[in-house]
Amino acid sequence: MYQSHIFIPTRSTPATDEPSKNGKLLQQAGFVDKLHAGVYSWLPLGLRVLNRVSAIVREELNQHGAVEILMPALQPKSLWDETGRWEKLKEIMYQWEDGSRHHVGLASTHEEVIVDLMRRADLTYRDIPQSMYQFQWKFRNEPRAKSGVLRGREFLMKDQYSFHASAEDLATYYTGMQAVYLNIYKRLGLDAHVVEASGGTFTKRHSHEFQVFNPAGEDRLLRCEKGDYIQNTELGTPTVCPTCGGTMVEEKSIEVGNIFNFGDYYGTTMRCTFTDQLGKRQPLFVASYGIGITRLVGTIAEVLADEKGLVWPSNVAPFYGHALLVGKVDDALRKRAEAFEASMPENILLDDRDVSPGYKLKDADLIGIPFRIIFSARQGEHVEVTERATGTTEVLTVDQARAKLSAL
RNA sequence: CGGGGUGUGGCGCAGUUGGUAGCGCGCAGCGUUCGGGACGCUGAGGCCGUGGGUUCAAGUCCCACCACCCCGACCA
Repeated sequence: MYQSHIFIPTRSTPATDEPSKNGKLLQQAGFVDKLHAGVYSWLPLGLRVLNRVSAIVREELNQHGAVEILMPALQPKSLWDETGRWEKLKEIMYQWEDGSRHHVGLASTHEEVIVDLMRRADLTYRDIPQSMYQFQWKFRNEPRAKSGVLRGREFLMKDQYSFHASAEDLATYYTGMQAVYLNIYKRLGLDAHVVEASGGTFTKRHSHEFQVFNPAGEDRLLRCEKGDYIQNTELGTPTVCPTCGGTMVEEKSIEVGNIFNFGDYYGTTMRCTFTDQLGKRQPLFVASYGIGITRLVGTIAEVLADEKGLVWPSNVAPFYGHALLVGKVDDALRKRAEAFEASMPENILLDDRDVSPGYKLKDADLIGIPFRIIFSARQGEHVEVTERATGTTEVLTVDQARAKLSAL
């Protein structure tokens, strides 16, 4: 990809009204554009990252037997009335009456829709368990959107719902999902911890959050100084670790996932049942699993960025290599750089713009592609390859540089 | 939703007792330059957030509204 052909509106200075690191850098580097509070356009680079994060999540879920679907964001009031959530969520749910006098809302979550779907499927014990997920834009009228893309009013979420014949079967799958989630975070370069949490409106104690310690977070966790014990402050504030007696310290963290075990709540409340081996109707056991994809991108930006700009791990980076034509460029040099780009056009961004070297170098730092490859008269037939994260530089042949990127 | 702050070219900002709307960056053209956001010359670009009011005269004073930001509350 040629940089002159892709829309990357970088700025020399960050927005002054954006205090969060992720929001500041994602905007300054041209990954996102803020339209209004908590609502962003995802520009070419940002969308690439978003898609790569989604791909990793998708891959992990598919391996755990989940299947992708897509449900509507626009939903009727009647469904939500069954659980009383239309009223309960009216503060944060966008709700209105349309031109035909129908009451509709934009979904912030999809339990009601999928439970309705499953109950109308007339399931038998042979049909379950089932686990389905979607990637979808959620809407929440946050009273105060903040922290860049970490808390938006419109955000991309992977939400997933599993249906089981028994509490035991659900528990097994639910536990498995915890491992899947931890694996996802690991692949994204994030050090996440499972924490027991209050379940919000519907479940008490049957919810787990996945937390990444970071000063930009809005949650506060208590962490044992000595061991791994972590507890959410929502559940009270012990000063001593219950497992080892060590001192508990409060730290901020970002919630990067939340899973809920609803037991038979939906099965009974919405009469979502299946027929068992004896021909009897039994309530289904339901759990849901959420990961905010846009929040994940923000978290990665927040955690890994340095004072020069963004730093992307190679498995979510928008490109593997950022090739820069630097200095006085003659035809032969340009041809070499273009051939390099042509060999891996999807993974190499070639800065072919007619701007000064310093301008290109600053932009490259800001954008944070894992490897920077400089084509310059100074290196002759060779290229200078610098790793963004470490600053480590080596002079390689073009073939060696290509091999390095191919290995990512 | 309470408290506080800010709205002026694309971005960042200045604008004094009310009296012709400015600066830096960026942008366009030409030339020079070419390894850490280069330089010169020329040039384009502004319902001063919106609506009312006071005044001979409003970016400036008054009222209302809107938007954005911060603190708090809230947070399937």
